Amino acid sequence: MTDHKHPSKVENLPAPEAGRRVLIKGQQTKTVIIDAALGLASQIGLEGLSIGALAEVTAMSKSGVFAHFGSREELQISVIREYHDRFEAEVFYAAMQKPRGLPRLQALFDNWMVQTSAEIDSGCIYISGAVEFDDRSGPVRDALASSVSTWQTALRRAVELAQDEGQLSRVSDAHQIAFEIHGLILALHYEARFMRNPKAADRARQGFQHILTRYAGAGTTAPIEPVSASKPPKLVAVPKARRKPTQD
Amino acid sequence: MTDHKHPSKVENLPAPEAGRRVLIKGQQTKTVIIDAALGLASQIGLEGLSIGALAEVTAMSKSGVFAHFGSREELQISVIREYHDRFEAEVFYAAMQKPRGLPRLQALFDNWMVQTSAEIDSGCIYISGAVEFDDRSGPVRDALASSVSTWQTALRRAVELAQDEGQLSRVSDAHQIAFEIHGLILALHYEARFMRNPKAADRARQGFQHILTRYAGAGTTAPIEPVSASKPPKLVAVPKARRKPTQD
DNA sequence: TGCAAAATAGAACGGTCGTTCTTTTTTGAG
DNA sequence: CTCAAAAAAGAACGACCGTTCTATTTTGCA
Repeated sequence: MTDHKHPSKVENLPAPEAGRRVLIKGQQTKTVIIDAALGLASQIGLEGLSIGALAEVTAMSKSGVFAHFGSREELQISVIREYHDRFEAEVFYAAMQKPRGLPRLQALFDNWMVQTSAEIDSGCIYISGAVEFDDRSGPVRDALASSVSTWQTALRRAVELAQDEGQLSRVSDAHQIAFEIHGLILALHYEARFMRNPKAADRARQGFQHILTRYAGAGTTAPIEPVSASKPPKLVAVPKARRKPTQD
Repeated sequence: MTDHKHPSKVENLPAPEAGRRVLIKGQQTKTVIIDAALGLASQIGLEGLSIGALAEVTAMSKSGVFAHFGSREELQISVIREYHDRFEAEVFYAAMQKPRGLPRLQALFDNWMVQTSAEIDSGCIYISGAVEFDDRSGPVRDALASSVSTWQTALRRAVELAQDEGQLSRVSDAHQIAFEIHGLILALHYEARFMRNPKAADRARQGFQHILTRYAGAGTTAPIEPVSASKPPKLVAVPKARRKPTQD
């Protein structure tokens, strides 16, 4: 997780020479605006997000809001970055404390469900955004696809770790398993939000259990496997290492 | 399938007394407009559909287009109805000639894949529309939800028939199985259209086979039958019959 | 407190939107 | 061909959009 380098978007802060103009007022306001924008975008989508509506919600002038971003696209990208950070914290990092393998994968799925649609309103902009930008191009689509790709890689990695532990078989590769899990989340979002089916969450959970059952241990070797030492480090890679821990 | 009665929308035609003003010019034009509108909406969504753009595509004036519908909402609903009819013909009816049970279910899935995203552009408005209208209300959302609900019922019925035949077990109810199948289609749409993953179709097909395998005949009879995978769908002529058969 | 820089407000722009109203063109049965 | 009805065009509306430009206010170090 945690790809795509956004330097906190504090554009060229005037060098940390002592405390000169640190934490300026504008940054706080910008945070407030982005918060409100994310709330709006979660309901009506990134495309439905308008500067006028945002100004009204934050009790500011249109130009006052606008000045913080310079363009609508930059505003949308800021929202995507904010969502990325929250998703990372609440879905990914929150699950990292579970032991690798099935417990962690289960935690990822549970957190994902909550983040995506289990809550009353506010959908997932990884889902709504995909529909809105699927035949467009440009920086907004790129930012969105990049965040989604990062998350998918993290999910797939969690599946691979479960395979390494012998808790998931290798009859299907991790890509395939992640694809099927993703489908459950999408169906949950569809059924819960659009069809207003109150049983959607249960169906998704049950579907996840079915996947675990089908791919249960019977992988390549014995389902048990001495978990102790061994286990090659796998190609975790990403020496990118901008602080932030990689998944094992 | 084939719920929601739309009386062909030939509003109160002046009674079939002899041939008086039959098949008026306006109806042909309206058909052309709806065709173009469906094409547009498949790319940019029902909400992105604008009368101005539609007028340009059809080489008409805005007011000329508008007059056929009376409101943008009515235009959107007309598009949904048209999509419903095509979906019914190309996905549902086309699969009805297969014998009930797994062959028919497989045909439904194959046709669904094609209709939904296997083609180059043009996504599925049952998917994009769900995202666009999931927290709205009104006649457009209702029309969309009604069509989707009709299709989901048909799909579930096909699953039940396969259970009746003993080709699918009853360890899960048909709702659950249909939910998981729906997830595969949604993941296909997401991966193929947004992530531009060329392997998406294969992943969806494989996921479907996994579902069939997991629920294989354990219910009542033998789990035989290898089930041919991924045949190009047949696109049969489809008797547009005004009489609409129910699924067996 | 002074004062430049930063932050915000205000007004206006060109553009597109859905819709209404009026006028012109086209249709098609008599 | 006639002529009323149907269909289509044209122009204009108010509203909202993103954006630009110019004031005005607020901030925060000296």
